[in-house]
Amino acid sequence: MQLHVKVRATRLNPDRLFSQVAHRLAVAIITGASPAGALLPNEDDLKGEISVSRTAYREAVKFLSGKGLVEARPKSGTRVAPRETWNLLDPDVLAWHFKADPNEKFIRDLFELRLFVEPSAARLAAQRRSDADLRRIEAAFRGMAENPPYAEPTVNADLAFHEAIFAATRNPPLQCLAPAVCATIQWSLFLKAPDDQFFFTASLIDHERVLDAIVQRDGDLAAARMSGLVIDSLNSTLRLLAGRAGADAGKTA
Amino acid sequence: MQLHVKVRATRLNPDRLFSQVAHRLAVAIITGASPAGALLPNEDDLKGEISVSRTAYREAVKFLSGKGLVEARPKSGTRVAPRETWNLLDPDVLAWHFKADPNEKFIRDLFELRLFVEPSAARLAAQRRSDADLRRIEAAFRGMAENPPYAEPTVNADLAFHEAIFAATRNPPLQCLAPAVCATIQWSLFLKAPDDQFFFTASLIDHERVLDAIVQRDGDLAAARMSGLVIDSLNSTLRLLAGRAGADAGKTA
DNA sequence: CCTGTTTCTATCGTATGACTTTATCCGGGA
DNA sequence: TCCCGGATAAAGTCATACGATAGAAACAGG
Repeated sequence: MQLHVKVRATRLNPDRLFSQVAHRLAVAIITGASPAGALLPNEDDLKGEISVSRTAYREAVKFLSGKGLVEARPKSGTRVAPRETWNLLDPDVLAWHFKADPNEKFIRDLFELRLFVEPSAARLAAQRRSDADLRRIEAAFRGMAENPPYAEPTVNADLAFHEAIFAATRNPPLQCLAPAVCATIQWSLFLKAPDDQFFFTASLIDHERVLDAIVQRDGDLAAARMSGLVIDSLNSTLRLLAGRAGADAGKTA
Repeated sequence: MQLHVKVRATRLNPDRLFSQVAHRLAVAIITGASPAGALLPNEDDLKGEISVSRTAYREAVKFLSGKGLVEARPKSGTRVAPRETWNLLDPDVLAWHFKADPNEKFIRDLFELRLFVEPSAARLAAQRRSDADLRRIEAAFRGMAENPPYAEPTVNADLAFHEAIFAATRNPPLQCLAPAVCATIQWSLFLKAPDDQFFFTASLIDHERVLDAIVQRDGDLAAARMSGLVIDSLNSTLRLLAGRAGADAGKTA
């Protein structure tokens, strides 16, 4: 599952050394390879484990501690923080989750969040959108419709569609949820990609209906249609997850 | 406005040097003293500006870059990132905002977010709560009822009430919004503190009604009542903000 | 034998200086 | 005008040293 989630994680140059270290540690933490409370490699030992200087290692730890993944205390060492303190909505943390092949529960939880947030966002977007906002949303929709299903430009257009709606809400804190939503969408599209056009055309219609409501500035309608969109997406995703689980079980049996 | 928001910002030892530096930089960024695109002091010059070693300074910058506040690039320098990339829902970023006396728009946006999220959270809590969850929520409510209005234990109990509801949803990503909600509440309570008991008793009744719905496991009722609670809280907060703005205008005039 | 205190030590925190890498700027040449 | 390449400035990385602190172990007293 080496999906490269490109959803605007920190534009942190990925070939920086400390960045790679942070990534390695983060994935180990999130997969559970380093369970909560586990000590990270001692700052001095790491010559053997990963050959990197203390400086780079410490900066990686600082980066992760800002996201609540680790806690460093003098003498007792740097430990993996309990999951409750992780900032699961942080774009990087989310990206690492998807890199680690998230379980079904996590996907369901994220869709649940989408279901709470996106309809409301669509309502606000319908009420508050400027003409420029609308153009952006329409352009994204065209990008979805005019490109081959599940191709990269199509996926990007889908993400842009949802992000543009968040942008139109004019509510910056709310907009901070866009990365979480987009990561969820990207993951579900990745699952659906191998499939036929069935899901795609259904989804396209859902999107068009939302767009239409926003054009009309009808907030309630936009919210209702966005609910439908999210629910449809969740259902098809769950169906695929179930199929995959069955296939995996069959493989291992 | 030196409100000390204690809502579980990172348990980062506040007397660590790099932590102080991060704090100073963050507040300067969030207040707008360092506008987007502004260069942070050069890593070599800072001997003069703040007397701190490059190491500590760099770790502070890494910490902030993880929250999207700054972007560092070789040659061009470390710059304040545009606001769209800030992780406004990060507990630390939120705490810094409140330290910098947030404007009314920001408060409204946060309440809007509460209004989208908390009723849904209350619905889930009513449906999924364990007995332990319920005990926790009830204990928090008692803490609100049995302590003097706007005293510290009362405020903490209020925060605990809302946090316990999020915990009962069993949805970790959703729970990540709890700090944002709590910070908002804390700020609004801080505003109300000087006032009489009027708001407090009204709020207490709102909370009791929510609790009652959760006891009954009635999701729709819990959601509706939580909506009422948030709206009441928003209205009283806005009234106080308006009053304060008027008072300020009067002072400066 | 248990408990409280002291000392010891491992580990993080901070400082410093040197060197490397990278991106921008600028000037020369096609 | 455009492209290329070197100069350059800033961040990135490394090695080393020392300070501070919280556990652990040793020790003293009951």
